[in-house]
Amino acid sequence: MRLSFGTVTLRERKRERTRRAVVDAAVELFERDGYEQTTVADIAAAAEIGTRTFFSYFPTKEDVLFPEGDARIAAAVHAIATREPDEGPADVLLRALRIVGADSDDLTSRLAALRLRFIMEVPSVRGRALQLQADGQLQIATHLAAAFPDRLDPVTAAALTGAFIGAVTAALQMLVKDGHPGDPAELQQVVQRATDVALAPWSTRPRS
Amino acid sequence: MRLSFGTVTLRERKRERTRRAVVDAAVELFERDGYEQTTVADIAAAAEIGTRTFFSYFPTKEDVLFPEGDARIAAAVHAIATREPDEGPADVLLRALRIVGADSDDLTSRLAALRLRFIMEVPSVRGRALQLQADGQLQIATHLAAAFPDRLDPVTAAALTGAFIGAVTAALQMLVKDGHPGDPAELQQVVQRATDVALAPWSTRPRS
DNA sequence: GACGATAACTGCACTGAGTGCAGAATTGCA
DNA sequence: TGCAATTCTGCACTCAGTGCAGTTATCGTC
Repeated sequence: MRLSFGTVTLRERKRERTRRAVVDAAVELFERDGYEQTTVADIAAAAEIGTRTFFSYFPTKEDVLFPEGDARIAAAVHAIATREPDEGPADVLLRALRIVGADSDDLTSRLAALRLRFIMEVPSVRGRALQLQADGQLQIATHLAAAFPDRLDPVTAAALTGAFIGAVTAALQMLVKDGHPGDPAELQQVVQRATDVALAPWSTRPRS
Repeated sequence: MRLSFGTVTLRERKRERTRRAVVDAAVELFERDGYEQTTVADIAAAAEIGTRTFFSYFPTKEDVLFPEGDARIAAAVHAIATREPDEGPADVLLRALRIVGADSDDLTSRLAALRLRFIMEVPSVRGRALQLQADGQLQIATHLAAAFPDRLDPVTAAALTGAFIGAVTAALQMLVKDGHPGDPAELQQVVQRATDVALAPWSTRPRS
């Protein structure tokens, strides 16, 4: 058992490399042919692995679009863990949102764009995304309740987290539904409005 | 084109009867063998229709568990439409929740119990449920914005609706996750707490 | 009550996702 | 170098879902 952080053994490095190759191949094919038209066999062939092997890297075809797993959730949990003494639950959630919104989509932007597109277009992808979101919410709520044991029981923490994420998600959903492309400025403003709606009674610090 | 409300022609009545038979057969088999172990062919056979015909009644296997379609959403939309002059957006949402929570699960309780169970156990069912919820949210938000044109733009309405439904959903999810059966009293209390969290700054009437 | 039009039902053949298994290949470690 | 553990892969299989074409049942009309 290794303690160090990075992948070390040859096996693990090779596996990680292959995993990336699978994602890259999938992105390429999805962009070219679309989600439904691309079969798992196509992706496997492009990544030079057997079709059967694909399923040892990703449990389903949809999961190729979410290769980071719960990285965003981990970031949010970290934001909760490293809270300042004067931060309330709402402040922590806002900071977590800012962190998560900032980092995740730079190098990965092709994947992110594809993901957003298929979340809107393909039911099974949409379903998977919502499922991951719901699971993440619950995890965040659990950690939030643990971080504020005197102020939040688990159910209230879940309600707060659900209100927060639900507001942001629904606002963005409404925005893109009305044929809106990704205008960063307005996007920021919409998120601001949504968090205001959800967290107004909880904020203990001046709005940034 | 008929104007009357009920199903009239022989064709339509027969189709509705068969549809019910499919749902009943599915409930029976799902209860006995579980979701995954029951195939669409099994359900079709039990309902005495061809396997192919099943898919002319329900687009997917999961949809048998949601045969009412958007009845709950329609009820919520109706609650919005019939609002009192002194009701604000939050009051309307609360009333809609009360109506929706009250009516839907009486005769259908076997189906409802099965649905809840599979939403927790079966990923594809969970995904479908979340998808239907998200779509419903958006519809409710749209109607809410239309009902309060001077107070709510569509995006803010979506944020409000998302916060409200997100809070309730997440709170209930947390509750059932901790091995909680359906205790009506505590359930009511949890919903109360969740709505308080989400709607506190919006309520224009005293809490009931 | 018969008749053409229309809608529904059904079997057949097919695609594609996902699984279980068993053998081959590769890597870790002594 | 050699043995153990892991990974890769093909094969055969199940099941959801689709397209098509032929049959059957219902509708509205005369």
